[in-house]
Amino acid sequence: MPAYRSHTCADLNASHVGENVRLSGWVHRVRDHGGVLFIDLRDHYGVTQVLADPDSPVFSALEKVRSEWCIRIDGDVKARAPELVNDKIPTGEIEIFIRDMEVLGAAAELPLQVFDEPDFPEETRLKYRFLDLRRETLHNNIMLRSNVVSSIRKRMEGQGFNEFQTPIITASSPEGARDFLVPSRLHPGKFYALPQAPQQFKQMIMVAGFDKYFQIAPCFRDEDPRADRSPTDFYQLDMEMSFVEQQDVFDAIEPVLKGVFEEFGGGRPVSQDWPQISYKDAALWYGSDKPDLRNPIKMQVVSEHFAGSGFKIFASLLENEGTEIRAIPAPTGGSRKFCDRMNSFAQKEGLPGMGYIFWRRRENPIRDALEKSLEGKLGNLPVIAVGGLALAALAGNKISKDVLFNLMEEYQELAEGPSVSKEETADIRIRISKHWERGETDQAEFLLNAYFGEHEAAGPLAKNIGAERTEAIRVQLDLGEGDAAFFLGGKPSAFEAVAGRARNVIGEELGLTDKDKFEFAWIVDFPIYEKDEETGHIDFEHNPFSMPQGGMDALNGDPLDVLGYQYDLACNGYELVSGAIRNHQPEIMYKAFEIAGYDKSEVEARFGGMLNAFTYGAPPHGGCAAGIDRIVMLLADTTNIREVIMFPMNQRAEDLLMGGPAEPTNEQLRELGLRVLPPES
RNA sequence: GCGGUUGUAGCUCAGUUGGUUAGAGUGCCGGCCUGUCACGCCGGAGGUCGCGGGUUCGAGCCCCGUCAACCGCGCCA
Repeated sequence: MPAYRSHTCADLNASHVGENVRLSGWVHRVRDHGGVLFIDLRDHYGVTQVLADPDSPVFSALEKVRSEWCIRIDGDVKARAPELVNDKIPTGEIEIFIRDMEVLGAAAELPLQVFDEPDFPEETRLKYRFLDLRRETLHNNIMLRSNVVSSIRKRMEGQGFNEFQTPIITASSPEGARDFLVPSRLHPGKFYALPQAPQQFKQMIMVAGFDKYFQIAPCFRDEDPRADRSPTDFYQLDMEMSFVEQQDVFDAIEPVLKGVFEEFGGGRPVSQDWPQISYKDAALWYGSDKPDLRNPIKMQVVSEHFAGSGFKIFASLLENEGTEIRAIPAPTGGSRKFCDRMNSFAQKEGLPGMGYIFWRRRENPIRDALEKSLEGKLGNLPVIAVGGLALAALAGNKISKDVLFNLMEEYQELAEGPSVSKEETADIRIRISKHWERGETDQAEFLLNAYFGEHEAAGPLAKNIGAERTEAIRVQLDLGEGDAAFFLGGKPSAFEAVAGRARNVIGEELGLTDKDKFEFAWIVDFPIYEKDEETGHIDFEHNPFSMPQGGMDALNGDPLDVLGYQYDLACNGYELVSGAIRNHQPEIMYKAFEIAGYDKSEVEARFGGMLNAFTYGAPPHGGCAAGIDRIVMLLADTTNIREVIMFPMNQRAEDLLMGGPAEPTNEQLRELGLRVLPPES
């Protein structure tokens, strides 16, 4: 008999009945009935019910056993009577009658309950991570992660990629984030840095002719955390290929990710055609460069409907250069309560507010009158809106124009709280009549719909801009009764991000976002440069390694117009992949840096190693990096990255388990030639 | 650095308009129980209501400050 176990806690079934077995594991749950005592014994593989009664020599010892003790038991496999079979667990057909027991590790009173996984504060969970990891959900998440990484490796290798390790202790590679610095003992006053990504190494691997590289690579960035962003360190599937264009990189990584999401996504559908959306369009349509395409809402420019309108805030906004009014359509959002809630959301996000219009059914006696007078005479004509109905009636000579206009007038008197005066109504009738006589049926129908149609626009904004503008907006946004639209104005850069977040909240709250699927999209054509609004300084928007579209020629024009062969992959609102075709030509690089205000010597100091490599026959190359943690997070259906990291930091980048960061000893500081300044007060 | 939310028993939470001794479930400890699998029943221990100050005859509740956690903004190609 082996020292600890002959089987795992998932192995045994009816075929083992009568065998003498040895199991080791943790006490998941004790049910002590006095005369008979049950223990659910758990290990990595599963749970087996073991039991004893006073006939067992170790019965009294077993009565002292508590949850999460680690024990070894010997016993006989017994079949359960049919009515006692537990079909919730694979070993439910059998149980073990305990003959011997050894306590391998007793447990103190638990700060964190394993059984049934009640909620615990994250601080407790991180401090007792080893207990948290015993719990089924987290244990499964970590196994999922292991399996995902293994699958990625197989898929990459299957495509002819080779995994190479790159240094962890290296030189600072200023790519945007703050570096973690490591003081050098051998070179006092000098520092290594932890890589923010293996970026320059992988590019030099390409120069070295290895052609297809990948690595499950740790990356280190000293930035503030988020729910979906681990502080300090995280893992990427880093890959790079030589002699490729952008589409070749997509073609290489798409099947890997598709395969992984299909393999581990629990049957949730994975979108098969990944659209390529320009950065510009993504910003306009979704207010984000990592849009959640499960959300059907697509924003639109509606400036023309507000220019010169009675809504003075927007009308005067539009007189300034570079301003726009954009609409967020919100199907089914047509209630004042919802609209007001979204408005206050925008205010919380730092905007003055968000105008809205919602559409309700117009209390519209003309419709009833028409329907009555045309009863049985319309035949198969499609009846959509009152305007359409009226026109259909006119076209079919079912009623005369005069009858229709009389009805319209009558409607105006009957309608409660008319939005237009009697004089205006008369005016509108004349306009409709003229359009009609000129054969401009579209315009006639539009006016009929705007003033007499079944959709009535409501909300403060609607009153200000009038029925024709609101109807034009409704038609453009393809909205109807019970729907709403929100409006944001100004310079897009000032409100785009909030609009994107509003889009998320609207999709979420209205139940428009289908949570049970994965929607991917490539975001392409990122601008190389951005302008700091305050200083006017031009800097790299993304990273400085991308090849500008149009090469050197493009860099001689307006920098803000230069797009890069640079791309992200968005999935369900997360940035999953980021990459580029690299700039492998030193002279273009110097020029690119010059535009951002870096002179040649500075570029050489910072990127000298890689630039030097580029002067010795650099192949065109490109690649990308996919966030492992985020991929697993999506697959595990959680929004917290710490749920898929074995030993994560807390939100202040502290390791509660190991007690990091910690003060160094004086000896360590002396050896490194460092002195710690007192904190500024 | 800034904002939001939260903070009551080991844990999850309730606590009315400011009013007697702050409760429940769960966990823990003790007792009973031979078929449970969320076992059941009885009993017990366990509280600086995050901390400090203020208002009040009286504060878990109101006010000010502060700390912590989480979420977000900035930041993160």
